[in-house]
Amino acid sequence: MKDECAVGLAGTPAAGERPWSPQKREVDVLTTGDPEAFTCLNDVDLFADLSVAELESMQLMVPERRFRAGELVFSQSEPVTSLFILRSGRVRIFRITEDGKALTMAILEPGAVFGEMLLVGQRMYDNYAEAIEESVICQLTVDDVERHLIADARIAVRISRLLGEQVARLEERLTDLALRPLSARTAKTLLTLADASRPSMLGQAPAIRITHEQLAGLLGATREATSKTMAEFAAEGLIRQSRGRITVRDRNRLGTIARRSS
Amino acid sequence: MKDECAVGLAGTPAAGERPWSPQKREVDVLTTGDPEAFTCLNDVDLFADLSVAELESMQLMVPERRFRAGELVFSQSEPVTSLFILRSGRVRIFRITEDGKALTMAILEPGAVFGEMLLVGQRMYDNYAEAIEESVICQLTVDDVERHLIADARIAVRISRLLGEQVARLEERLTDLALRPLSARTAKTLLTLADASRPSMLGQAPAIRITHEQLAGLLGATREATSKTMAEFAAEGLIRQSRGRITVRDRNRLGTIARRSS
DNA sequence: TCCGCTCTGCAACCCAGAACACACAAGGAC
DNA sequence: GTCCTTGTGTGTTCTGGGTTGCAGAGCGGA
Repeated sequence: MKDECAVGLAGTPAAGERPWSPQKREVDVLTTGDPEAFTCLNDVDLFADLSVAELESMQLMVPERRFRAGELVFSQSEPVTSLFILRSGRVRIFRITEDGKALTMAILEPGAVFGEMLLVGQRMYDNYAEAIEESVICQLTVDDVERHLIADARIAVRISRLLGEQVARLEERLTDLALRPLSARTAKTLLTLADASRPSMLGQAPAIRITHEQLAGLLGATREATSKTMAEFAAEGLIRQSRGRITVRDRNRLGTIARRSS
Repeated sequence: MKDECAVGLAGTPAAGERPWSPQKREVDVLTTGDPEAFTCLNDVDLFADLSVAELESMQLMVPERRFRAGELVFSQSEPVTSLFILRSGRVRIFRITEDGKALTMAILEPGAVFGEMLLVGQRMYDNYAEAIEESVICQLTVDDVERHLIADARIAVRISRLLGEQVARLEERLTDLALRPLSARTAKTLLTLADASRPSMLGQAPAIRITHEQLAGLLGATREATSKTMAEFAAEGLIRQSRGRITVRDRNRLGTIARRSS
């Protein structure tokens, strides 16, 4: 298993070799806008306190790299040695067990920072990161990080806040997984995803781009069980779905379901 | 209730991970011996970088309070307005659903800091904290915190580290809950608890003081299922148990079981 | 010493969700 | 159009663990 990951990292991922991973997706045709204008650091919360000048000085040192859909950004065998910033595309952070079953920790949208454990001195970190679409990712090396981030009090505060939020989310997810039925978790996750996905066009029709399989990975459930739940939701008119795309129709009722336990 | 002297004995365990309790620092050899000299702040990792003088200046402002077994330290209705330090006794951090089912987030040993979300500006935080034994707890008010902690870069780093570890632990627990059977989670938790519990006497017989019910709360399982698993472990000679007390007999085999999935 | 409470051990039944196994449909690539 | 891959719908069987209910056992307190 682990070997396969290493292979994936190096070259083209062979689909069949990754039982835990949904197959590769089509490239995001929707990526628009002027690529030159958007830089890695601008849109990142972590650096919000820095002045334009400071940002520009860092800018120079930030190399970026393109990943193809399905490619691994980092894995256990290739431990994290830099801080990543997702510039475009989407990345899935996940963990796997020895026998290949996976749980998705997060699906990141552009602007997200990952590999944050580096900031905290946690070298060993057994998460994997995989581009689920063609993605462009900037990397800050440990050096950059140590020189500009760790030292800076403004950044330190941001880091703490980031981690604090992450702790809160994880605690909530943990109790949900332990105490709530699949339907509730599904509903809640859909609502969260709906909020997270940037409005695609003119602020309307916020479709979530995700497959049942990916969703299942997030829920800690099988694809089948997830599909069944989704079919029920659709039948109730709570959502509308098409291949790889979900639209939330009734937030209120979903919210109610999300709050149910056992 | 045993009123364990919070000043642990020397020969601290190799201290790998102690998931439920933020690192209790190795006791400073210089401070041992005089129980009166022990104050809330000494033994806390978070303040490790502060000089003796600094510690003493803060010391004055730290009131402590005694909680009886079963008493709530904070709850949702009583939102957290200070940072807590457990001086003696034990505290359980947990969450509950509307219908009263609970999941334990952590069981804290002396030296642990809790209510940390305060440090990160997360006022709203729906955890509960309950003393499971008679406990003495010190409180740092928001003011203290803001004046002495947030500002101090040395502390900020410690906070980040603390939160980072917590994130790593939570992620692991989450995947275990999602992907591993009860037996594996139980085995792993027992090993962790065994490491966490300070050696009771002369470095031998490290009995874990916990009831099946409390353990079940940590595992996200029912008391019955937990009891059954424990009975099996006992029958196999992996552990030995008596009322409220568990002794690990065979770490290796437990470790193997802990690694099993599905 | 006896009482009462908390902790642990069963056992019988039930059910959500996992596993397995297909069928088919929607797009892309050609 | 025709393949062919990837995503979705559905049924069946199986089982881990939840639920319920009770009995006995250890321990602390009066």
